[in-house]
Amino acid sequence: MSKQGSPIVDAGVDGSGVGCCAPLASEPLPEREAVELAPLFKAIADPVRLRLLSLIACHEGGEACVCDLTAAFDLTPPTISHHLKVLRQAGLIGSERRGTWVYYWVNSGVLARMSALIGPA
Amino acid sequence: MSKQGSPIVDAGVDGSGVGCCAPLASEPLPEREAVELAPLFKAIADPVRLRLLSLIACHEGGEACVCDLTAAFDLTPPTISHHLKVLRQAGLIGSERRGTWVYYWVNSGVLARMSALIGPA
DNA sequence: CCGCTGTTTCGATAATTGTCTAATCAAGAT
DNA sequence: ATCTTGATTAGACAATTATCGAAACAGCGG
Repeated sequence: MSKQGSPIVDAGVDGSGVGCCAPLASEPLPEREAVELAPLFKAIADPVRLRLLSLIACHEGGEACVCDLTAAFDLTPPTISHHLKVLRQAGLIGSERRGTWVYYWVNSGVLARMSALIGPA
Repeated sequence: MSKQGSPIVDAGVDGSGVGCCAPLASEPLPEREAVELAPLFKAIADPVRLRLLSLIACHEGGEACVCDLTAAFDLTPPTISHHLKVLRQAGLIGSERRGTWVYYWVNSGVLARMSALIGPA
């Protein structure tokens, strides 16, 4: 599958996959929205993935290569790769191969929308 | 267990269970914090629980009784009760029995802290 | 006291998930 | 071409979870 040139993409990309939503406390969240949003929170509902997200976001240039990330955990590369895939498929991060290494960055728009949903109205 | 008088409590209550944390993007999230935070996101990483939270938050007086909540879903009472328990054990909601009915409310401080963590630095 | 209604607990089952090892793919270097 | 290093995919397994039906618990009104 997806075998073209550049950015490897799974979900909203620019973040537009989730178009929505008044803050939780302002009106009852419709089922359809809930079904779309829950997977986003599920994606960050893991200690490893929270740390990955943070590591990527803090890394200089806003990008980190997998080798940087793997080194920070006591887990095998396939496991890290699995977690990165979960984050990417949720649309929270993007990735691109440049030569030998694969770089990841955070789609901060998606995180911002999640924050606004649960945050103070 | 826990059989006393009033508010049924499992976690932070006032929200102080999670004391922490600079925004994700400002510095790498330490493992310890990640381990504490992940369950909070896991608690809301479910369409039913997201809607429950929203329904409770929107309900007049900031409180809702279980019968109000059960009616909004196509699920059995035990299942709703299970999801409420998950939210309560995470510290996201509180509950109290008053006569025949049990009322639930949202601990908005906890949600606010989660929002600040993933939100714009 | 007895039954009624609202809520939770118990026990079971099917589905999901985190992790690993082994194997595969991609890009460079010899 | 072949080898080496970085990264992902495939397959397996243990642990967790969402859901249900049945049973138990808690108040209230006869």
